[in-house]
Amino acid sequence: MHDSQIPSSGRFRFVSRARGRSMPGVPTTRSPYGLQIIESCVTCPHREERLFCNLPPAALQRLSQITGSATYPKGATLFVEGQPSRGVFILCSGHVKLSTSSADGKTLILRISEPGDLLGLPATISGRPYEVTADVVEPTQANFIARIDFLSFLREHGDAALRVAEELSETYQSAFAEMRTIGLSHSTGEKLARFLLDWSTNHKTEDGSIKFNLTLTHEEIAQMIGASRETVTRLFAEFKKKNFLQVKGSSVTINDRPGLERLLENS
Amino acid sequence: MHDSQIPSSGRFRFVSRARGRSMPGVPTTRSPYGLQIIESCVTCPHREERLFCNLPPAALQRLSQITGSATYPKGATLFVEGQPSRGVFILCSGHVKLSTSSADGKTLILRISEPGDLLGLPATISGRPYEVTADVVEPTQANFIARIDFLSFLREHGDAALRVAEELSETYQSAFAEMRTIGLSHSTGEKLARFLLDWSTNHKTEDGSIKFNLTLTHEEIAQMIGASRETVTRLFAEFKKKNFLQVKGSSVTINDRPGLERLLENS
DNA sequence: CAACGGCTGTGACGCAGATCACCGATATGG
DNA sequence: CCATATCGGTGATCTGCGTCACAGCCGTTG
Repeated sequence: MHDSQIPSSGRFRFVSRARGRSMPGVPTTRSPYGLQIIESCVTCPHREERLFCNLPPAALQRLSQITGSATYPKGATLFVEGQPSRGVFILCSGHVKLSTSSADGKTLILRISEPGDLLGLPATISGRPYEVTADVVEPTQANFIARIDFLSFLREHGDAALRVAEELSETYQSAFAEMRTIGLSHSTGEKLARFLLDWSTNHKTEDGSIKFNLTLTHEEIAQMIGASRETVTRLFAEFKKKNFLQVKGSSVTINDRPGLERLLENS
Repeated sequence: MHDSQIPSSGRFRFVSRARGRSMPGVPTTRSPYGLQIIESCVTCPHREERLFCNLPPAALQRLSQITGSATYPKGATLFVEGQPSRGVFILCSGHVKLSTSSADGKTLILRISEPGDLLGLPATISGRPYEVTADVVEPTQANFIARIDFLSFLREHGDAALRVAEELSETYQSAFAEMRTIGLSHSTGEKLARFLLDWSTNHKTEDGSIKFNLTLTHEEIAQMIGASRETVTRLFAEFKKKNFLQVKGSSVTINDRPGLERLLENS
């Protein structure tokens, strides 16, 4: 199991970095691993908006000098738990699964990263190995900044360092939230309810009705809440029977949010 | 339960801040709550060493201007989960228990903080409420920096911001480690073994033999690994019977480390 | 000293949920 | 279009451990 983790250390090495100079004729090339190396992530709306907004132009230019960009196919691995940290990835599009697993193959999923997230930040800052494995679950475009470059950039630009600290705080707090649902729940039903409620608030839809896409398999949900695949299936059946929710394909509609919330309170 | 959490928001407010001026005749005063306000934490070896070493003198002076110091008796509460973040505490001496608990009173202990640790850092940086409750478990001396002061200090001194980012990374990784032991273990025995092994490496003793102090009650250990008090008691009995370890008062000696490690590997 | 409260130690019980085993439904692709 | 893989769904079984209940053991306090 977990053959997908095999791609180790240097597999997705960046062949070229955008060093400021543009290569207009060659927007993308394809690596032997089906990995696209593209020149720059100019269309990515997240880098400036979320992470390093309001930086002086000189800083932004320096940032673009040290930033590489690439696209990854579904199933690719950005980095593996335990591997020395090479640098940070900034998600531009797509989704990436962050997980950790024990010697015997049991897996715990921490988070499904979304565009705008920084991956591998704690490891890059502290210099310790990556603490999670980052698997691409749908075609993804991401920027990469090597550790040395990133650290020297932060040393030069203190305001960016503060932004990084904020980002780390949020990473911590989101991990902490998952820890709470896993550690403080009495029953697995409670954990699933917590998971669904969290997920629904993070992924609001347009019209206010609580309906969202859940592109995770039951197995993956189980790995997020620390349960077995079968009980997740059974609990979904139970929740449907109690009219807490409806499922159509990957779309989940919550009919009775108070009902789910009641599962958290009592007992 | 948890009456000790009652001291809310302003209870341990700092009456006076060390504003640079020294008050030689009045080293300590006593607040109505049995809380000692002392002039400065000059004897604290941790602030400069661990956190803000190598800062320029101007920065250090500014830091001492915004830093207040106080001692807390056993049972005091530095801050409570959910309360708006007022600032960070820097532990100088003593131990502080960081915990979170659910509506029905179940408690999960995240960490026993040690001298040198920063408490409330993620909340202070991100501006969200404290995510844990900090209870003093033995008489403690701590510095305090109010949120506004701390943030403006970090904005002025980028190198300090980077140090804060490193600190946050380690906080994250230590929380992550606990999450792994709770989430990836098959049995409670495995969790306790993991806990003891972690604890023993973090609290090495002088002579290399694996012997350390464990000033936690069985109940607290249970709350650290997500188990019930009784099973912790039973597991300790089992471990003693199998000669994995010895217990004398609060001192634990591990005789058979490989034996404990074997509990992690198989199944 | 007696009385009390917090901690450890143990027996008995029951059940939530992990595990195993299997089956149908739905994609994927050669 | 059939082969194969992945996913969802369900029953039967069995056990780890949470829960309850109670009993000795301190250290503290009046």
